[in-house]
Amino acid sequence: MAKQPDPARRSQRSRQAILTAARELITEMGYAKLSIEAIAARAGVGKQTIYRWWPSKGAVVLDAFLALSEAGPEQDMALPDTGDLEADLKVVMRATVAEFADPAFEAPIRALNTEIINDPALAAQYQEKLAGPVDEAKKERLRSAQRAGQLAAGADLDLALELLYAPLYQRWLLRSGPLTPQYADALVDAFLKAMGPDIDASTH
Amino acid sequence: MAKQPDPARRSQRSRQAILTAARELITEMGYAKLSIEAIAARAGVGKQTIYRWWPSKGAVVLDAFLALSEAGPEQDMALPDTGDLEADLKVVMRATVAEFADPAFEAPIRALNTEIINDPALAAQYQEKLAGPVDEAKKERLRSAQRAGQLAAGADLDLALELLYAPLYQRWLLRSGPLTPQYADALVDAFLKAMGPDIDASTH
Amino acid sequence: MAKQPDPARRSQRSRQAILTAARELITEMGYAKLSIEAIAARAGVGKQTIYRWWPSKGAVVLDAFLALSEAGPEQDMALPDTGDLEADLKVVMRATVAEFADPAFEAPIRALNTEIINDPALAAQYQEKLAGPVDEAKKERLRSAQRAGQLAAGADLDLALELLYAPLYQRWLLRSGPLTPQYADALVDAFLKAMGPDIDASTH
Amino acid sequence: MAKQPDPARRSQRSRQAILTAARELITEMGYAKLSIEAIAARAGVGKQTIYRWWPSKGAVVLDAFLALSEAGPEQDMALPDTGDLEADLKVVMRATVAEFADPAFEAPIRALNTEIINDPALAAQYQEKLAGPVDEAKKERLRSAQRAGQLAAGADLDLALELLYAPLYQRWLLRSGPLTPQYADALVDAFLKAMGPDIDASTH
DNA sequence: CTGTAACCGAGACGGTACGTCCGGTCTTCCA
DNA sequence: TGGAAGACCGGACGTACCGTCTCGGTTACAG
Repeated sequence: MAKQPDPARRSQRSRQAILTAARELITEMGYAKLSIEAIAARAGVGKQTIYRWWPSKGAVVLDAFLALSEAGPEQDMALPDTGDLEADLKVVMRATVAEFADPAFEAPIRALNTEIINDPALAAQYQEKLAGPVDEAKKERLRSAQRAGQLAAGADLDLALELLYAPLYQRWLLRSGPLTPQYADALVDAFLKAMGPDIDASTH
Repeated sequence: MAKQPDPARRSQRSRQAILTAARELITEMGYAKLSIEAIAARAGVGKQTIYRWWPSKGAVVLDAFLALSEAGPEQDMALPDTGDLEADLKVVMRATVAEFADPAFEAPIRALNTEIINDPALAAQYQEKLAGPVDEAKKERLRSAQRAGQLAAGADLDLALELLYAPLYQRWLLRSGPLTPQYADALVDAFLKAMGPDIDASTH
Repeated sequence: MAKQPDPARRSQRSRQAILTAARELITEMGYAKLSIEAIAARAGVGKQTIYRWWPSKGAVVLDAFLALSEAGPEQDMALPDTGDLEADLKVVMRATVAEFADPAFEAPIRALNTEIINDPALAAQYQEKLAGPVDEAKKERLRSAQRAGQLAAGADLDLALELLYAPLYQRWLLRSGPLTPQYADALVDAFLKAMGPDIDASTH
Repeated sequence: MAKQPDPARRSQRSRQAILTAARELITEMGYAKLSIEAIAARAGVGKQTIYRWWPSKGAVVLDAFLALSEAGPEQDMALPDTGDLEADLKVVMRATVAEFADPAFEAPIRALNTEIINDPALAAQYQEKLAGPVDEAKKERLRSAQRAGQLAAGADLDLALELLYAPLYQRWLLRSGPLTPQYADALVDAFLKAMGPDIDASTH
C-alpha cells in the first residue's frame, strides 16, 4: 500500500505560497504556459511538495480558486432581491457579461475549464466546491421569486439556471458570438417567458 | 519573407494518413496523450510535414473532423420536418442526448473543445467550418416553423439555438448533471414557451 | 558553536541496525544504488540519526566494515608461518585470489574504494582502522622471514607489501587482467627475487 | 528492437562541445559535482544529445580523455631509450611521481577510476582505448631491454608493468603513503632485481 | 528527357517540462 | 533530550515532446 502524507504536518506556508504563485502565473502568462516547475520556482518550494499534496496541475488550479473563496467566507454571493425578478436578473446578467469581458477573468476561468473538461474527478470537485455554492445562491433568489408568484411554482431550478446561464457561458467559452448588455436582457426575457408564472393563472 | 509551401504539390496521401492517425490516437488514448510525434509516427510521416501544413495541434484535430464531413458531402444535416415542431425537436434533442452518451464521441469532441477554449483563431475556424453549417441547418428548420406559425416571427434564431442546445452542451461538457431523454423533452418545452407563437396574437 | 551530540547517549540499537542495513544493501544492490534514505528506511531509523553520527555515506560504509572486525576481535589476521616463506606466501596469495573471485566480496570492497578515492579523510580512516592492522600482521610474517634469513635484512616492508599486493589488487580493481593461482605464484616468485636474501652473502 | 541513432548524422560540433565541457567541469568542480545537466548546459546542448550517444556519465568522461589522445595522434608515448634501462626507468618513474603530484591531474583521473571500478563495460573500454596503447609503449621499451640483455628474456611483460606501476598507482589512489623520487627509485631497483638478467647465466 | 526545385521520410538538434529520487535540514512528537 | 518519522527546499535524474533544422530520395514541372 502506498504511504499517504500526513496532513497534520502540512506546511500552511508552502500551501499558500503555491496557490498564490499558481494564481499569479495564470494571470500573467496564461494557462498554456503554466507549469508545475514554474509554480514551484515562484513559490520557493520543492516540486515534490506540490506532487505530495495535489494529484494534478488542474487540482492545484482548482484549489487556487477555492482558496480565494475561503478567504472571504461570507462572500457576497447572494443575488440582489428588490422584489422585481426581471430587473434583478437583468442587473445580474449584465454584470456577468461585464465580468466576462474583463481580461483578468479570462485566463483563470479558461484554465479551469480546460482541466475540467478532460478530468471527471476534477469536474466533480469543481461542481461541489465552487459551482455548487454559487448555484445555490442563485436558486435561492429564484425560490424567493416563486414565493412572490413571479416564477412558475413547479419550475425545475437546475434547468432554470441552465436556461439563463448556459447560453451566455457557451458564447463566452467558445467565442461563438458577442456578449452585450442587450444579449443579457434578451436572455432574461426568454427565461421569464419560459419559466414565468403560469399564464392560465393570470387570465383568471 | 517566409516561404509558403505550394498547396498544389501537397501529398494527399500524407494528409489523409495524418488526419486518420490523429482521429485514431484521440479515440485510443484520449486527448491528453496526443502528441505531434505520435501522429507523425503513426501516419508514417515526417514531423515537418505536419508543421508545414498545420499551425498547431488543434488545427490538425479540427481538420481531422472536417475531413469526416467532407467525406460525406451531402451530410444528412437537415433536421426532420414533419410539420410538428415540438415532436421534431424532441426527436432531435433525444438523439443528441444519445449521441453524447456514446463513448466514441467523447474523446474527440472534448479534445476539440479543449483546444478551442484557449485558441481564438481555432475557435473562429471551428465556428466557420464545423458549427456554422450545422447551425444553419438547424435554423432552417426553425424558419420553417416560423412560416408555419409555430415559432415567434421575430425570434432571434441564434439565441433560439443557444436556448435549446447550450444547457445540454454545458451539462455534458462540465458533467454538471445527468443527460436523459426527459431532460431533452424539458428543454424543448421550455424553449417553446420562450420562443413559441406570440400569446397576444392568440388572445385577440 | 555547533552542538555536538553526546556519544554516551547514543543508541547502540540504532547504530547496529544502520551498519547492518548498509552492509545488506551494498551486497544486494551494489554501491551505485546505495542511498542514505534506503539505509535509514531499511534500518527503521530517521535520516537525522545517520547524519548526526556520520559525516558522509562513505563513513557509514567504512564503519559497517570496521564493525565486522570488532565483532571478532581476535581475528585470525595472523599469516601462517611454517618456516617456509615461499610456500606460506603462495598459500596466502592464492587465498587472496580466491577471495577476490567471490562475488560476495565484490560489491562492498568496490564500494569502499569508490568512496576512498575521492575522500582523503575517509582514506586516512581506512588506512588507520582497516588496512593498518591487516598490513601489520603481514609485516610481522615478513619480519619473521627476515629473522630466518629468507628475506633481505634491510628490506622496506611497506614497499615489500606493495610489491606483493598492489599488482594483484590493481588487476582486480581495474579488471585489467585475469586473477589465477598461477598469477599469485608468479607474484610471489618475483617478490622473492626482488626482496630475497642478498645473493652476495650466499655465494661467499 | 530498440532504434539506434545514426552515427553518420552525428553533430561533431556538439560532440566536441560536450567533451570539452566535461573536461572543464571536472577540473573546476571535481568529479562529485559533475552532472549531466551541467555538462549539457555548459556545452549549450540538449541533455538528450548526451543520452543519445553515451550510455553513462562515466562513458562521457572516458571519451573526454580519449578525445585528448586523438587530438595529438603521434603522442610522445614512447619511453626514452638511452640503452641504460635503470636510468631510463628512474627518469620515467620520477616523472610519473611528479605528474601525480600535479593537482590538475588529480580530479580527472580519480573521476575516471571512480567510474571504472563500478562499471565493467567502462573498464574494458578504458583498457582497450587508453591504458592499452600506453602499456604497449612501455612494453616496447622493456622488449628493447630484453634484446639488450638487461631484462630476463622470458619475463612476463604484463606482470613486469604491474610490478613497476601498481605500487605507485595504489599509493596515489588510496593515499596510502608518500610519493617521492626516492620511492620511484626504490621501485625501479626492486623491479630490476625481480626481472633483471638471469643470475645463473652470469655466475657460470 | 533532363535538370532542378519542392515535398517527403527520417530523425538529430537545443530546449522545456515532466514526474521521481535523493541529499541534507528542520520540525514534531514519543519515550 | 535522543531518536523515529517524515515534510521541506533544492536540484539532478532520465524521458517525452516541442518546434527547427538538415539530410538523401523521390516526384513533377520546366526547359
